[in-house]
Amino acid sequence: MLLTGNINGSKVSGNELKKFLQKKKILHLLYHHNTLSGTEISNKIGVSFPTALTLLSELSELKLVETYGTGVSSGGRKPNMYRLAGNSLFVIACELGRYKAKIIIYNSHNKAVTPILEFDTHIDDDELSNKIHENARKLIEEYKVDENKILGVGVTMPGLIDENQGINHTIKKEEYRNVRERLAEKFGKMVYINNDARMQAYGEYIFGKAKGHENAIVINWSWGIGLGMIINGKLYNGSTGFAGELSHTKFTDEGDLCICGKRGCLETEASSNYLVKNAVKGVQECVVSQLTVAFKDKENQLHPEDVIKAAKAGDEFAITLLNKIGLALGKGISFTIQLMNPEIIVLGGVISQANRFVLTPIQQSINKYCLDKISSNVKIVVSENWERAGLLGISAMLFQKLFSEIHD
Amino acid sequence: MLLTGNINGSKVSGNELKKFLQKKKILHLLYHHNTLSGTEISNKIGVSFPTALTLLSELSELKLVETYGTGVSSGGRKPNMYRLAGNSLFVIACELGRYKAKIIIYNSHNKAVTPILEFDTHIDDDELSNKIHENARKLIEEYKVDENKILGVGVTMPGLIDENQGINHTIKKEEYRNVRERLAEKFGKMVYINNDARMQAYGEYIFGKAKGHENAIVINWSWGIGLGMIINGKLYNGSTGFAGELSHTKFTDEGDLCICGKRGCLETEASSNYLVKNAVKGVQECVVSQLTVAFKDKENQLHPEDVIKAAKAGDEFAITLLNKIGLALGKGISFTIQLMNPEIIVLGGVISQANRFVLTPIQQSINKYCLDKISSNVKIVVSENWERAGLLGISAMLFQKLFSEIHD
DNA sequence: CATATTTATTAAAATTTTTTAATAAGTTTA
DNA sequence: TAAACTTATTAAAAAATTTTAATAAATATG
Repeated sequence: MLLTGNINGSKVSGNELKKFLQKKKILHLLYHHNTLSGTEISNKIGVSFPTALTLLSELSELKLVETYGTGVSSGGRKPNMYRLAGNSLFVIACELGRYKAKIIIYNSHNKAVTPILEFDTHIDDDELSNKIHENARKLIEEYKVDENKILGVGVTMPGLIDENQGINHTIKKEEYRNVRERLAEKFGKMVYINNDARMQAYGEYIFGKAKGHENAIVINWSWGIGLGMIINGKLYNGSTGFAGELSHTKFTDEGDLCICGKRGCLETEASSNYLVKNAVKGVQECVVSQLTVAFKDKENQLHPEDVIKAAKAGDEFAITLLNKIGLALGKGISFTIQLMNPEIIVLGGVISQANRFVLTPIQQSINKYCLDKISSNVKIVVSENWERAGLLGISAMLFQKLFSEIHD
Repeated sequence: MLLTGNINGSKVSGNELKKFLQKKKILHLLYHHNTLSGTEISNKIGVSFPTALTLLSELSELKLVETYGTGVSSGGRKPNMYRLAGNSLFVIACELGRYKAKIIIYNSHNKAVTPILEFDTHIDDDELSNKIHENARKLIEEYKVDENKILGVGVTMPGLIDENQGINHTIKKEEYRNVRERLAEKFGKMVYINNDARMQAYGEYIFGKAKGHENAIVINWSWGIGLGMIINGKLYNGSTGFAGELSHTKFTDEGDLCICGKRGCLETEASSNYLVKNAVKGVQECVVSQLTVAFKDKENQLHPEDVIKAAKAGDEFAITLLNKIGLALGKGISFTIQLMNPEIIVLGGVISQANRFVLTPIQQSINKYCLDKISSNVKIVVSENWERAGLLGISAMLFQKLFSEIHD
């Protein structure tokens, strides 16, 4: 029975455990390296070549690993290359937004085997687990995914989340907070949940702009300001899963009232909420702007993207608004740089698409608030695939977790 | 030749390397657990009991490990316990302050085998490496430490330090920045340098109040505000070794001029410098206070400890001053909590001795600036051994590093 | 283009490790 | 206090891994 069962449940003897751990390592390696030769694997896991080959052939029998052509050689016989079998393992990845959710199925090569399916829900939806399960079933049936080969379900969502306990502390009804339990019941599979910004950070680290940077910070700049950290090459969750709360940090004593109850949180002066609010205000006051022309008397249709579009078309009012939130976020980023000394900061989310209209003010704030020696090496870049980063991130995390629980 | 040489220098075959790594693991384990039984070791390093015993007997022959009595049993034969040999390995630990340095020698049980020797120097001292070497020699000779058994030298100092390269970027003359190289030349031994606050953090994590807390923050509250972080159970240095710069972070747009060139750094409103400056100002203005009585016309003799003493004796002026810097540091701590979600914050340094006179205002600031859910689980405690934490920390770090380079 | 060189793979021998069984040395309980 | 039960250690047998040698397959070179 493919990979199921529990190695901790049944007692395993020393050597069996050893081989189990070695195989786990191989799967892990192949997941991250696409293809590897027998020699490379033997070196990386610290066993001799013949032993590595034995392990690989056992994994091949389980249909988890397959050979894939030959590699390059610099003067000698070409090595056989091994990779994870493409369509023998799948995961379901789901990303919950404020009002909508996306769901998709990936294989172990991180290729989507279904398109993204969207549906309406939110974290306080009593029907949350039902809806996720229903829509997953739709995908499974429509695209004929072998259910036995689906190894787990990953869900990202906003809120203060403890990934170890599988609890979202932000959910209002206490009895509904244990999302992992609710979903595990429905699916009968391993379930992993974590904060959306953190999984986006992980996605950028494994596949995106933060790849190869052991100390990276990823910011999801949209309705709030989500922040995820990669520290020493690992995703950092914080001691109770609340790390990265920049959004509700006060950088001014005064300021607008925030949904959290405090005044002057960064969210009230650097989020897309604030951007739209001020754009609408300007339109209502009939400032000279393309936005006024386009949205007068239909202000509720004005979205962050419209402000960015206007700015790119040279609209001064829009540029000023973006500049303002750029300076504000820049202050928050500065503090983060001083404390964390990251290699790179990746900006994702709607506002990141404003590119130089926000990057310049951010850099300006950094110059003002950071010591030059610390900030001068930090790269600040815009994500290329932020709309998929969260889904890819939680998929990668699931495979990682699964490869730690596999057994013969 | 005891532990010297280099395993990377000479080619080692597969099995030799394997055994080398296993032995390294054993030394590592014994360093952190004091004593362990053969069974415990075999489980922890993932080999069978007979193999563990073989490795242990080989380490015993090298005089690195010794048996040490028997352990407890809950219904069976008592196991033989193993520990690191006490006086077969030593390290030299040195802590550089602003004007003075301390130096000491520890054995592998973290026991001091000499008292602390103090001498005058500073990071920009051209004679720095000479002075450290000279004073180390004094200790070695006076306390008859076998020089061949000294495995390395660790030095903590203020500044922006890249531990990997062994460079202190804060040193003025560029040709003197590579402190590790300068010292390695003198000593002919492995040298490790790192920032003082970070090594203090590590000391608190291995031996002090942060022990057992995988995500901890340690603050060295004295002339500046040093900050060290333990993240996922590892010391975090930052990508270029500059992590933890809270001291020169601006939390107000206005403010006093700081030595770094900016205005309003936390250092200008929360350090002992600021405390003394304001105390002196008060004395000169003849405020009603025990400090005025004691230090009028000899204000240059007023130290932070005097303000703390006065506060403990009920002096209102002193209490107000401490309250003020407590609120200011509390603001900095709040941001750190929001971002890092630590389990515990340990306060060390002179000012930490003011205890409740600073803990209360710090908590007040936290209540104001943090989300309750994040801050409510954080413990804020005062270090018990902060004057030794840095020395113990770098000693522990050295042993850790050394156990990674040992060979047969 | 054949030969030398490099690298990978396979097979057999040597070594190491694990497993199993037997013995030793304790603790708990009747 | 002796018998039953646990746990540790030792020793021998069994299994697994590494090493070595031989072979295969490619590249580089004269």
